[in-house]
Amino acid sequence: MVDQTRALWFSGTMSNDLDTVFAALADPTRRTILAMLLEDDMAVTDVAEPFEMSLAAISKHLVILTKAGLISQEKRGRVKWCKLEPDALRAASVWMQGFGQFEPVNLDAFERFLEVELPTAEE
Amino acid sequence: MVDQTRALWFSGTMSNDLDTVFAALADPTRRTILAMLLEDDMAVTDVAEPFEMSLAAISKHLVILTKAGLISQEKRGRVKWCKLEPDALRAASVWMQGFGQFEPVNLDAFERFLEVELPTAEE
DNA sequence: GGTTTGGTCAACCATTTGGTTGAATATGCG
DNA sequence: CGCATATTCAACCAAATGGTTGACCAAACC
Repeated sequence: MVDQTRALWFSGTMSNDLDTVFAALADPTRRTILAMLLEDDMAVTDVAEPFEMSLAAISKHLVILTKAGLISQEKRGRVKWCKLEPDALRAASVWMQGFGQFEPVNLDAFERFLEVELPTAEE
Repeated sequence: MVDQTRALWFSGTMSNDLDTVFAALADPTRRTILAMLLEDDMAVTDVAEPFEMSLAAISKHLVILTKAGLISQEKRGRVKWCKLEPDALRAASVWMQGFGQFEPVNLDAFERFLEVELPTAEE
């Protein structure tokens, strides 16, 4: 008999967070937003600009990202700034690492990889 | 102005895979199943046993996990065996690592990632 | 004060998701 | 053969998701 208790605990404990984090990450628009915020904090309007959908739609996406803890929003004046909160990915990352022996990745190489491959991605 | 091109490329390229993988991981039942398979391969019926839902429901979950590449299913006789495929987590894991400088650096994992060349949707 | 700008809210809509049940299809067993 | 076992299929359902539009509110500008 397999030790399912451990398995169930494993997936059960941090379920709430993982649900919302993974669900947030499952949408390409939201992943793109996160990637944009990697560069710098942005106002909601500026986040919305490159997308071909309404501001309201983006606003909803930002709510979802906020609830998942993946970004934070701070209102200064009438503009609301969005800031990446990469720590929110940690639990999910750890959970995933439980499955593979693939260790963390070389960030510098990854950056270089992005720079090099970039130009082909024009649309 | 921020270099959004790169950000958009970043989130755009492996979108198809990441969509299905993250969506698959967003459900606690499916995460539990993956954790169970960490222990050993299992028949569909045995996977379903600890859950309080129909076999058909579990069968659907297994289809979703299979389409995400997170498990494989092989039919031997009349029983279909489910096997964890942790490699499918790699792209998602790498994507996430792009955000947090969580951990020290390991070049090997990244090299392997590059060599694998992302699956070109077999359908 | 009146008008633009930044952003959300509310109502609505189509599609997807996660579940059910009952019938159907294999495969194995005596 | 006839029956039990393993699994999927099909139809259905409720709820969640991702988008729209138009009204709304708050801050900034002249």
